[in-house]
Amino acid sequence: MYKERVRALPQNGSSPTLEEVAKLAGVSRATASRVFTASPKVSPRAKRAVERAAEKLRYVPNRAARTLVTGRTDSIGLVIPEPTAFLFGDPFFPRLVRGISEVLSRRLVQLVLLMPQSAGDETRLEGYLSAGHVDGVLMVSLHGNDPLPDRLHERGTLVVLGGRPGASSAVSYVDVDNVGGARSAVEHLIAMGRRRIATITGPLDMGAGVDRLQGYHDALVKAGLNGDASMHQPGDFGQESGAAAMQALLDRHPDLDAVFCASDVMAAGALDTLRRQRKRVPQDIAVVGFDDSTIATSTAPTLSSVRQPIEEMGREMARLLLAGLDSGTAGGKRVILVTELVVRASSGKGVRE
Amino acid sequence: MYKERVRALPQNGSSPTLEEVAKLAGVSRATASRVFTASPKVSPRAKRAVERAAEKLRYVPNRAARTLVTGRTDSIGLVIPEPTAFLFGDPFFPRLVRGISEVLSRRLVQLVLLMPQSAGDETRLEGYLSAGHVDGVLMVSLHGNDPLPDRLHERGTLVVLGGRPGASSAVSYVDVDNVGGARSAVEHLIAMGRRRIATITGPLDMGAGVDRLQGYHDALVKAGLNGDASMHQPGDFGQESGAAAMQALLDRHPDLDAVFCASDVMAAGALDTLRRQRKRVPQDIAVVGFDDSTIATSTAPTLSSVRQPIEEMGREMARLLLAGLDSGTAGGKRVILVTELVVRASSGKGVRE
DNA sequence: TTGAAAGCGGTACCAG
DNA sequence: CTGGTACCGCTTTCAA
Repeated sequence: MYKERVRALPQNGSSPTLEEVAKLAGVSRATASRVFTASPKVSPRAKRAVERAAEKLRYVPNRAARTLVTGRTDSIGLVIPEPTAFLFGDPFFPRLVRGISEVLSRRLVQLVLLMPQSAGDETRLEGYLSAGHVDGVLMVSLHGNDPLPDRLHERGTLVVLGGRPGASSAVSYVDVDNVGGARSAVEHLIAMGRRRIATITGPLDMGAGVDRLQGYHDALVKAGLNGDASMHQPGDFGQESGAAAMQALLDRHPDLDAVFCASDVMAAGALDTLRRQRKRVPQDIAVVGFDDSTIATSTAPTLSSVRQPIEEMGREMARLLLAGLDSGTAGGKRVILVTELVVRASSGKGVRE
Repeated sequence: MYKERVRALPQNGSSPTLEEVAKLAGVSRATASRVFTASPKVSPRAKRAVERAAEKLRYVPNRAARTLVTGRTDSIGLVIPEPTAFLFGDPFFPRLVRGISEVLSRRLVQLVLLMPQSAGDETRLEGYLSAGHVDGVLMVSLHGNDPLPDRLHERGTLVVLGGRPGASSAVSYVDVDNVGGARSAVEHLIAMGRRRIATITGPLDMGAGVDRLQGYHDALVKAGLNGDASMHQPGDFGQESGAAAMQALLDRHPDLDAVFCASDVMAAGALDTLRRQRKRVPQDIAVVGFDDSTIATSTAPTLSSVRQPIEEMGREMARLLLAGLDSGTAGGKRVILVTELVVRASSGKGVRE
């Protein structure tokens, strides 16, 4: 840590305190405080005096002191435990952040993004979060059974997850209907006459990965089609993993006529592989993605995809957290948002063979 | 803000205090405190007792209280005032964050990312930062003469910038040699026999944008070539802006034989346009980018580019900030990192015409 | 409407 | 090595 004994934040002669503002304004500290907490009972005269004094001194209330007594920080943390290269590459996150920001900005709550990059980081982060640095925590992109949300919850920190947690958990979450979305995608492929349908799944240590596979499977079973394990190939939601998975599937099943990808980015990777293999899309193989992200309209051919309301997910997460903060209730709420299939060229009625 | 009077962070019966830990351990609060501040003078026996009690109570020191007295938060903020879609799309940021994280992790300092999305956000952020929520601030992607860094600096907050500030400023910064990098790129094009060399600049309200244009210009002047304003077209570092700028340049100068782009992503956009226009690269037009980001090796043809040490920039920013914190000195330091031209196919010795 | 004063939960100085 | 204690800066009763 920094050198010991560096008392006072400002490097120069410490920042002004409420006491000093009060003195300059000729009122008591209590009255001055009331001005900054927007308390109703202050005379206009006193109010003006305090405001003038504060401006003159460039006074900013010390958050630590305020937090110590109110128990609030007016900021909330968004935790995304992904490597930076992933975090910044995936079109999912900016949309989520936008939704969250919208809601928080209105409430004047500061959003801080936290990106643990290692187990050590995550341990330290747990301390940071449970020590009262933030009023609540939003968390997305959970892998496996990351214990962090439950541990924070037990400690009394309010947590809202984006995406269902792996195991049963008392933590609130917002999710999209991944099973239903995947099912509708595959039902669409079946309706288009496809019969040998493979899937490139997301990471199977994530709810979204498992659930989309489940939806795929449900649709096949309902139609009496084969969807055994050789028809699944996991990816990590990234483009390269999609390309590799497509290749693996083709190696095992050269006669595939459709593939459902658990993300648009992976679908784009799959299209790359198909192009290299001289497979026509959709004539030879139909492709459907998931996310309906911007990339879906810039691929060739354009990509059919399951639209999920990511901004709304962010908004709902923020709302849930704020509501919890307001009411002082702990959690256990869950919200599931609907998805919608958007059909484009990649699954179109192509001439078969 | 949240409902009034919601004292105590944990929704349940408030978290344990140092006092309670001390009592359970049978020592004084002072001794218990010494255990957590790693003070040398504690008997092993007392230490053990305190640790046991803390574990039993799941004690976590209250940061607000600690900050109030030490004046430190052990966290630093990284401010990136860009729209989320940009922030998460540009390959520059993950590399920067990785560099910063590396250094901070070792020091057990928490990095928090702050992304003001509007003028209102930025105002609130200024309050957040100057109220002592963080020990120092890193800031990149400054546009125009954003007053935030200087205002924070004046208030006594330690600030380190990535990229030189627009106007003269007392704030410390780390930058790469943008002028030199751009110059070497254009000198390379000249050496390859190109004579009608245009440039797609970055935003001209940013140091990197201005400096790379300067370097381009320097090289042309030195070679006695024309680089008037009709040969410049500004972009925003994004791919689409690169494509549009390329088109604009071709409209004005159909006989261009080279273009220097202030970012690889814009260069990729330019390549798209050139492909559509049936221009061969590098035979008809040579292209050089800037960043040497991952995209440079995945374009067709692969992209010559100016490599800048982004991770190192992040590391250096973090080091500068920590050094300032340690020494209690304010700033005024500047570090310039070297760049290096990487030649690939897009500027290769193509047959001309 | 205002002021005095009691903490909030720690840290660190000073005696012992 | 340990305990007592004076703050850190602010919010919020309680009385006036």
